[in-house]
Amino acid sequence: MAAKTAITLLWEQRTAPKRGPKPTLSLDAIAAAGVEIADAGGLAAVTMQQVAERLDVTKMALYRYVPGKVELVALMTDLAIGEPPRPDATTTGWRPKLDAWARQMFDRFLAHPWALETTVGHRAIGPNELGWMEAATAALTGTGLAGPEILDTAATLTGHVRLIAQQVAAAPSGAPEQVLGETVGGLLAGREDRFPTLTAAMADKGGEDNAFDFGLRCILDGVQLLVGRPRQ
Amino acid sequence: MAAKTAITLLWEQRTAPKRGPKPTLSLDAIAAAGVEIADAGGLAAVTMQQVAERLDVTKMALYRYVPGKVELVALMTDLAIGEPPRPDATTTGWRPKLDAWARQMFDRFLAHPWALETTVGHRAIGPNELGWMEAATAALTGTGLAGPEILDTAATLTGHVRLIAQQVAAAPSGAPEQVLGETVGGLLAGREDRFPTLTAAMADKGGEDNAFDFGLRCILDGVQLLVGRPRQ
DNA sequence: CAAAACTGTTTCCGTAGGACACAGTGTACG
DNA sequence: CGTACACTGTGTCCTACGGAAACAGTTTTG
Repeated sequence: MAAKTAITLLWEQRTAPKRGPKPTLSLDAIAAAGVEIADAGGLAAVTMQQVAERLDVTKMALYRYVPGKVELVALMTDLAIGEPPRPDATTTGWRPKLDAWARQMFDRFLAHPWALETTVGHRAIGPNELGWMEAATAALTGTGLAGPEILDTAATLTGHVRLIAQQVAAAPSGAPEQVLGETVGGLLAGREDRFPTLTAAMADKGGEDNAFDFGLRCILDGVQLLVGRPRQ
Repeated sequence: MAAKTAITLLWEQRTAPKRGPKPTLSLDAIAAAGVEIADAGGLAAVTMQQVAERLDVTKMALYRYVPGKVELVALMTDLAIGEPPRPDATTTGWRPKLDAWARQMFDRFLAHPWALETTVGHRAIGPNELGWMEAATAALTGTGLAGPEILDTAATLTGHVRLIAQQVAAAPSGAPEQVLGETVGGLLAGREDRFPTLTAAMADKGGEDNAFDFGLRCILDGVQLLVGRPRQ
């Protein structure tokens, strides 16, 4: 084996070997098993042993298909992120498209919270992940925004989606805002003089409190100012 | 030892023991050693063994001060995040204040990139981290925004700061936009028909390309619409 | 001076990722 | 048709990690 890299595994056509015994496993089956384990028990539960047991194989058998765990996680990630949403012909306009895009990405991350941990830092980007970027870019193409501005918009939206998804995933029961209130509220008790405005803000029940919608609207409002801007 | 929790270690006054030999270590020294190791070699390099070696102590000696590794990481995190920036009297207005706040948080995360990994999910929040929240809240108090809106604004800004910091940290050399271009550009080569708008956007050199400034301005613009909004 | 409290150390264990050599299996070629 | 080769899954071994438990030395308190 020529020590296939993660990029190769993610992007290259998978060719069945010509000689030797029939493989009992496949890259997709291995990745799917890993996804199931991660969905059920978190990323920490994904060990070579666990994945192998689920496939009724020895741990070392997996190394015939995957060079190491990082490559396995890369395959799992691209599988879990899934194909980007089909461009919905009914929704027109960049803003509804981006809004739907962000919400669908949010749903994907909620379905596979562990993917939030695996999609950070230096990593191999798979076809599906790149497809999501393409979808966001397509929504903004033709609005008059420059290329870098389009990419930066997608990045900003991603940051917001990820942050809220992380908060929701950390508190599976109940709204994230409520859980935050309990945690921080407990810490603030008896220390109101040290954190006065924070105490006041948390006590104020006025206004809407949907962190996801709020941030999404803020960002899209900011982008709208650029879209409506006169060409220079 | 009554199995002190991370919250206790972070918030409670540290009282020196009355009997027994003088401790050769302290919580601060241990946390500082961990921070140095993490700064140099990343979070993965922080093992009990490494921390102990740096302090010329056995690994198990650390467990006299810290119940486990998660608590150590919590202490390291609050130490690395550091005290929030002193409210600068010269900068007035919520927008310059928030702008400076975001940039200073960005710098902190760049100085300790591993803190990006430790400040996610269920965790014990320390005094410094809460102080940063207080600072952001203070900047927005009096603008007419409701409490939840203030908190959501801070959250949205945090998301943006974190995302860009992650990208920069992943590419220590060179601008993040450039590194992203090389990585994605390599993947796009030969697949332009599959990712048409993404290819076009990456080829476009027009406009500014500073992802941090761009997103920050978008978010603050969106907030400004709320600040200028008539009270209801 | 002895008991108690506290320190740092030694030893041990379970689990993780992974290297390596081995034996079985199926195809291609002489 | 048989043998060499490529490929598979397996058993064994190693290192490193977090942590439990019991131990020995040190300082204060009665």
